[in-house]
Amino acid sequence: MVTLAEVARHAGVSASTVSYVLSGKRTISARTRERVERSIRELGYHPNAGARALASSRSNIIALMMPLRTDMYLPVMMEIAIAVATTAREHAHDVLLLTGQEGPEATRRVVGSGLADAMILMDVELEDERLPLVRETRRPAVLIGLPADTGELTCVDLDFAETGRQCVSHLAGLGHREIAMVGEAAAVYERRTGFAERTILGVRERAAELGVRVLHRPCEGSYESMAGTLSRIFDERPGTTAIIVQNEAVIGPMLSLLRQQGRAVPEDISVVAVCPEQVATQQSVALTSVAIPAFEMGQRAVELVMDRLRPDAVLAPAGTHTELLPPTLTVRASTGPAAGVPVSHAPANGAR
Amino acid sequence: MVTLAEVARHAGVSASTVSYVLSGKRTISARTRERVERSIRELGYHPNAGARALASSRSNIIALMMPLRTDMYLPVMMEIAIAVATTAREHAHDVLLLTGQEGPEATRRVVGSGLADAMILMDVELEDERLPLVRETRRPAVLIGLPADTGELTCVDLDFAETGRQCVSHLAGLGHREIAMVGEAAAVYERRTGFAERTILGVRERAAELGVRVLHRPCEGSYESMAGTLSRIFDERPGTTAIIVQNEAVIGPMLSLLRQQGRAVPEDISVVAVCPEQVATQQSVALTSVAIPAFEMGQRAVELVMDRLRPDAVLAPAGTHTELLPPTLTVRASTGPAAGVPVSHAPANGAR
DNA sequence: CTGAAAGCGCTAACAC
DNA sequence: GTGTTAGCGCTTTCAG
Repeated sequence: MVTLAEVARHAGVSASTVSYVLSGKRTISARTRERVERSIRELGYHPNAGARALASSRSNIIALMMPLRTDMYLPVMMEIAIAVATTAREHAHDVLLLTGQEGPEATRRVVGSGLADAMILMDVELEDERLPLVRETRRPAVLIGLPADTGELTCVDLDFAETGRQCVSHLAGLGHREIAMVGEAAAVYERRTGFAERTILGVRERAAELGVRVLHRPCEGSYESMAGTLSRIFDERPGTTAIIVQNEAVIGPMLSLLRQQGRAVPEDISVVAVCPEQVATQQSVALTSVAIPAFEMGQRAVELVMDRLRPDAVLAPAGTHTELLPPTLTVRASTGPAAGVPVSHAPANGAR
Repeated sequence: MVTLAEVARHAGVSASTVSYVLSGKRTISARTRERVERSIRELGYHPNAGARALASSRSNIIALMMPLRTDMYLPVMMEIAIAVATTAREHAHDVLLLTGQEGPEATRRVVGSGLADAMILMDVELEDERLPLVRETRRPAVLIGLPADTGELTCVDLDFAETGRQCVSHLAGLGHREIAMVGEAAAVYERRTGFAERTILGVRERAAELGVRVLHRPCEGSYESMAGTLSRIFDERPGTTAIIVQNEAVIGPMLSLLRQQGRAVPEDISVVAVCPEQVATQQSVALTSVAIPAFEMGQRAVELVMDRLRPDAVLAPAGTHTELLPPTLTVRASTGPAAGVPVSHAPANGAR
């Protein structure tokens, strides 16, 4: 194994010079720098990570903790993980992947051992058991998702309340007055993973403002439960002309079922989805949707972490910082004027 | 930060004793051990990862490299990653997540710096550019997937050829004589990611043996392309009575389209899928399928790595070792006797 | 069964 | 602009 000392000897300089060439923390003459860089290349030198971590007390690793709740939509998790790893590398850091099975103590182990300089927590619950440990850590930490109490925490998430509002506004603008919302599995609400609740709150708020009726029904991930949910919706509210769906697993089944029932999208029923772009565009009808900006979420989380990791960063407790990414509703082929409402002159009040 | 020296002082023993209590590499009297363990607990001691790595030249980290080709099915990747992380922790190791963007050099960086003790490579192509580096490394490495030349490599994968054979055997046993195979996107075949080719080879082999005709068509991930593929299949081979599908993204659309066309599953057309269990069971018709054992693949990969990481392991080059997991075909509701074949007395050999 | 002490390879003062 | 050197915290001989 090639060491820094060997490089130094080969280049005819001292160890510290090699170190400084590597870190750029002091000015080096062009001549020396070149000699050193040449030696590094010729010898195939790679700085030893352990030694570096020990001497600098920085591992250049950030931990990404993702519990594996079975009802989470994996592709989104995956995309966030990829974004985190990619962005971290741009900042010369690596990513350590922690799963939930160790429990909250993984936090302590990884940070306590200096294995990671900071951490990013995914799939945060409203009352997350990891939060006490995060609050007492002096290491930078960023949550992806919003807990009930964000005090003293740094959080990144999509603005789901605004997402809900935009969905309703869009539909109301098309004349819809009776809307159903197909939500995540009941377990997601019970666990109180904030995002699902925040969406429905936003939906209800805007609906109240615009005089729209809303029926909210959670739905499991299977074809059958979608069938059941759908028939209950039309039983209870035969006048339903639009559906907002926030549950990736059942989007395909829903469209398939609507077609079977002879309900045309968007002529008879409009559909707005809250889901990744890819899911929205790959259906039989391209869906009007609000995208889940998974990549941006992971990216921002890393950037926030890196800010607090800068050498000159304040060491004070982080303070409270919440960053809600603005949702964007993209109109595609699945939404249109409410049945019975003339295409033009669609009255905004829809009153009869 | 609490150090081993502080623990030693607190417990009234020497540093080496504390170290040995931790590692169990020498026998310690019960009394001393307890005192040390107590001190560790009271002081909240966590061994410093960097120091440990430096002194022992073992980081206890294994790198997991997953290129992010856009056409891969993310949930399977994710499940493998989770399996790797989980299994690694059971062996007191952590997992470093590497994405493809750095190119093959990431291998060199991570292993050369001693950041990782070993690596697991996912999504291996037939002529993978990472292989030369893997072969020259002295660190243990395991591939998930099979390259064209497995010489001197350790590989784990599902036995896709046998998977293909089992699908055909099952259908032939039900009397089907005209089978279509809907495969992955053309790009997957062009990249020559072995698994897709191996499946169709197995399909063709068994089909030849049993006198079954096979039509193979790749298919992109969208609803439209599935529609196109399906109509081409029935145009070219109107007598098709069964479909094997190996493309998670279009399974839902396929079932939906068949229903629209008035083809009942399994009465008019039988469907066998190669996909994760969850996908097979959540469709409108529970699918007869061969599961992708993602978790097992990740798990075996870690175990193989750990074998070669044992202190007493031979340091010789690994040699060639390929482990193909046996496929299991589970019969569900989507396959039945070929149309025109009597339900009972369906001859197992299918001969007429 | 336990201690003492020599590094592991690098960083970052401190000198000049 | 460069060199010298004292650790960083742990593992592991070597002694007893």
